[in-house]
Amino acid sequence: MNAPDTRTAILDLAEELVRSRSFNAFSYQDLADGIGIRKASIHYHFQTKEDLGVALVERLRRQAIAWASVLVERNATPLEKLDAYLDFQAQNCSSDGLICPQGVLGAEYNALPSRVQESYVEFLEQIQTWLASLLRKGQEQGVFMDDVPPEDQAALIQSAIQGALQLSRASGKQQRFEAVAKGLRDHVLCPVDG
Amino acid sequence: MNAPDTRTAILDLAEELVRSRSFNAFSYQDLADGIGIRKASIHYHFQTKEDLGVALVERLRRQAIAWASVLVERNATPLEKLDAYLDFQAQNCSSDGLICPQGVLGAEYNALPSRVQESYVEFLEQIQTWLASLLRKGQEQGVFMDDVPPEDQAALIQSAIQGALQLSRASGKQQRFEAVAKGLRDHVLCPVDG
DNA sequence: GTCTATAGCGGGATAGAC
DNA sequence: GTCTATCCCGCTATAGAC
Repeated sequence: MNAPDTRTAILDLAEELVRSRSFNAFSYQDLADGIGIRKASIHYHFQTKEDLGVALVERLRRQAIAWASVLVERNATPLEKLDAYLDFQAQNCSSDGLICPQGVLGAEYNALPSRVQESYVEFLEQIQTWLASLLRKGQEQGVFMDDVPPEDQAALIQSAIQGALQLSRASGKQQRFEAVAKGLRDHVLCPVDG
Repeated sequence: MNAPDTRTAILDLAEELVRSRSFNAFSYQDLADGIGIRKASIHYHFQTKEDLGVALVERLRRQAIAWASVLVERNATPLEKLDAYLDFQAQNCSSDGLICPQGVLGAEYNALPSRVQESYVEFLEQIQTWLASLLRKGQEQGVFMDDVPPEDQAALIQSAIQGALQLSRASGKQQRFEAVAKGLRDHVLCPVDG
């Protein structure tokens, strides 16, 4: 949408198609039709589909880092960071039928080109590390429950969010996502106040 | 394997391929090669791939009902049922690279044939209903936390389990699944004993 | 119920003109 | 950087012999 250049337009549409249908269920023809150019022109920017997949996941990683750095500049608290994360994922859950790319790629992991697999695993670890880090800080500050290691809390949150997006989309009940997000938040919060 | 008839052998292998690669990333040729017959013979049993997908999901639904009825015959308590469910999903998390079919089909939902989508949604609702029912009973018996509606607990458990399988497989860290399963169990259990 | 053979299409990818 | 044209392959699906 209104991308500054063709390469960006391709990545934008590819991301949308991954989140809608999965990596293996869209084609260069779909990209060409959506952008209004020919298949061969897509190959000029991304010689193979594996190249496109790697570029897509690497862009997701950079975007995630940029997104997180905004929170740092705002001196966001651990709870504010967690809420920002939950809100961000909730936006996926509107009516557009898109879910988070992590979940899609994880589900078809064995069918991904090998270099896409590698980028994807690093992306997952980046999210896991970021979540565990903010959860640890929240535990130290006494606002999060510390009966469980922050790494385990992070794994639960990451898993539940991506699973909930999948369930909500298919069932058509987005309140199911909201219930999960609220449950996760209450689960880590110390039971002093809301 | 060692299926009694060809039709069952096809369904068994199709299920394995879905759980490994996704529905859209395996072909009739894969089935034919794995079973040792020709593509055209697969079409004799399942005229279209959509038919195969529907038969597969419907079989999953029947198997789930049969599995649950065994627990009823054993007079299993709500906690025993929950543990059986977590154990069953944990078996997926061994080293064979397979995850639960619910998660795979949910991730590629928009790319599924329409009748497969319909069967899949009913499968999801069946699991959700079963989980919510056992959680409600556990709440009534005072063994599960009742600060949250059982439907919301069920959505959290179902989401987290299928997300955790996806994360664990890709990251190669199956302890991440175990941490999630343990976290879910502790989350619903009343904090009296383990 | 399984086979051979083939139709018909769409996939990823490349060559070369503009 | 985008185009036309094309290659080759694998896919789903069907026809008809055995």
